[in-house]
Amino acid sequence: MAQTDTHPDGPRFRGRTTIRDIADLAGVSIATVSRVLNDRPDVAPNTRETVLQVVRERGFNRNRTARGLSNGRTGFVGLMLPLIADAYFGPILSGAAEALYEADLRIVLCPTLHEHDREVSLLEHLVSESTDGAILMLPEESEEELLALQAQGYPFVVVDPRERPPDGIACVSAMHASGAQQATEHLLQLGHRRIAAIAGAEHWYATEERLLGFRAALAGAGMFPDPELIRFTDWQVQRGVEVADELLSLPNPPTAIFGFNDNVAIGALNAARARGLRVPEDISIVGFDDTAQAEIVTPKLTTVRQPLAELGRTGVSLLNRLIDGQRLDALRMELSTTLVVRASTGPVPQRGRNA
Amino acid sequence: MAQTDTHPDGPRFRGRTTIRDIADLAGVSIATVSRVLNDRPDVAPNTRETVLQVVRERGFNRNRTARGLSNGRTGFVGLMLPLIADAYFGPILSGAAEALYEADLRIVLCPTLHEHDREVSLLEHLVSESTDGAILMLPEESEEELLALQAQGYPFVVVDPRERPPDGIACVSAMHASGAQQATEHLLQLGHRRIAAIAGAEHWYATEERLLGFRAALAGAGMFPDPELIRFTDWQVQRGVEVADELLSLPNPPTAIFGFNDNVAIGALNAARARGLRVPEDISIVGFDDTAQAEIVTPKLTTVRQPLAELGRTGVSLLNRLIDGQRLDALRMELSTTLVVRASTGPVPQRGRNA
DNA sequence: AGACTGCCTGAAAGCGTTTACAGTAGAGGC
DNA sequence: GCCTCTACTGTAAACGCTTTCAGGCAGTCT
Repeated sequence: MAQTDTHPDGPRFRGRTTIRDIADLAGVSIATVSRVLNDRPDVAPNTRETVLQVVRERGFNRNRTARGLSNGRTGFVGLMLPLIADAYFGPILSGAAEALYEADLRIVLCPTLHEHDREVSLLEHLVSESTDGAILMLPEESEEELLALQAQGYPFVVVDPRERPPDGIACVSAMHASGAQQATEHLLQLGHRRIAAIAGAEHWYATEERLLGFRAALAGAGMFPDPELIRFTDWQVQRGVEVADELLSLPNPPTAIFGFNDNVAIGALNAARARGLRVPEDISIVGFDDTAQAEIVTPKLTTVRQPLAELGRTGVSLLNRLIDGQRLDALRMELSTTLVVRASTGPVPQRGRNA
Repeated sequence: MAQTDTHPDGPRFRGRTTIRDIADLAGVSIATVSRVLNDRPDVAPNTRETVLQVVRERGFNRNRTARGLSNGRTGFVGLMLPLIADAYFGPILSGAAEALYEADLRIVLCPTLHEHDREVSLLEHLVSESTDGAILMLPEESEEELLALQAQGYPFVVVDPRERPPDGIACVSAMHASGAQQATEHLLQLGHRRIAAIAGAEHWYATEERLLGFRAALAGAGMFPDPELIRFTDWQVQRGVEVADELLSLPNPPTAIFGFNDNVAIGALNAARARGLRVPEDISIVGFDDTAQAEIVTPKLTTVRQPLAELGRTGVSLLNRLIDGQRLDALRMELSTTLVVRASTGPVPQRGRNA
């Protein structure tokens, strides 16, 4: 009816309802409909109501693509991460995805498989293609590359930086040092004095910070760490097993091991078990991250909880602000970590353990 | 130079390079540039080369959004799944994401958190908003809802259907029955005769099919399953523990347990250990799925491997064909499963186990 | 009464592509 | 030398929305 009236070319059935159809039905111009839809203040209440009425009736939804073309924003955000199916990155991704969905942004998912080249090319894609910005998780990019990217004016946020993050780049991480300190103090309180650290990869930000916290806790108890008891790894279970094995073979082995992530802690668990040691009776083990695996292994792992999903969400909220052109005051955010005590830690064994 | 020549309004610095800039630089019309970019045959070789030259020089990339507006396709595909950070869905998502990236499609990630309402509303969003199609993993949707969606002409593929998939709907799953049969035969070969099944949720497609395979294997050995030894669960670890505990408390307990996913198998592992039973010496346990957890628990879990990533990839390739308007011959695809023997299964204990 | 002010509204110009259609130039046929 | 045909190229109209700009119309102030 109104349709054919206003459109001499007959009823318009060319695909989906458009803003023009709504305008016709409501007897206003498309500009007005657009204004209503964008919650602009300069529309008469009556008009607004009429338009909304029609919109509801027809179940109208604006075309995202057209919107994007018109207002310059694409509504898409790149999400670069090493792996999707991963106990550590999964929850971060999940948090980010949720927040992006709420912010009405869509995702361009880019798994890099830890390959620097692939990451660089993906990143170029993201920039040159139409994304409004990106979240980079544990990026391989060097400080220079990141700064160069920023110089281009492309908005991005680093979540869980690999290296100590350069000034001026928006960055979200967990309180590594504080978490490590809590974990270590927990062991100290249980009476442990010979505490080993199975650290992550050398020079990584997370490794260095956690080491800092580890040392701080020891210092607080008036102790210096035995260099022999600190070992670096690639964060993987296998290396955890190997390194733990070395540690337990020492003439004066540790009574507790602090793994800098759950992987290596689980490795240590396995190594201890392989030697017939009981956990936590003979040796205590702490992890870091609190991934789903910590709950699955036996005994359940005492570990430092990183708010992984929250890291993702926070990253998104920073990115949103960057995209909106707000210059941020706090470019660096650190989320708190908490110790989760489970079953892999206990009082130091009285004496005469059989190494 | 060429820029200011052709544009009296001064050098154009309004954002990114457009097809028009390329046209000016190459001294042709935008239509020609578009033709070159789309590999249309009706362009003179010289012209084509000139344009490509300029495109390369400027590192030009067409604006996706504008393209979408113009040609009707959005280049976006919905990915609906219960959970992102999950040992089971993670790998499927990962495979799908990879395939989508290769097909130059972008993702709209929709975690439903297993909530039917949320799923319905997300799905409406996907359809009414601009996605070209969707992959639905383990959808909550009923058969009717799915058929209705299809009747709307919206292209979608179901990956890992919850219920027996209706005819006419594109659908990818694993060979549940065959996998279950292999697992059961493995136990039979080890001499087990009292084999319990900790099944998944009743009426689920996966549960029914696996049950089929389980029974088939027993039948092959001339046995009927003892109904007492088949229990349904919600697929979660906790229920696995409880149910396994019940089974192990029976007057005549099983010597082997087949968990219909890794979760319940791990639950059984824990339940057995809690009773002081050794795995696999006192009792054998098999899982299903081969998630990352199967490698982490002690002992490592013998389990049926589902090609999870491949499920995702296959789903995408089906969807691509649907979007291209090809009517598919094989709407239903089943990917093969294989038994992975690890350390949680062994020969049946000789006699006189202490239940 | 006339000028002004604010509030609403509509027309129209983009946004960057694709593509239908129209046009041109050169080649070949007569 | 003219016509037709082919091969290529350009013009311009979408695609569906946002937003600027220019009114129109009441009401207000002098």
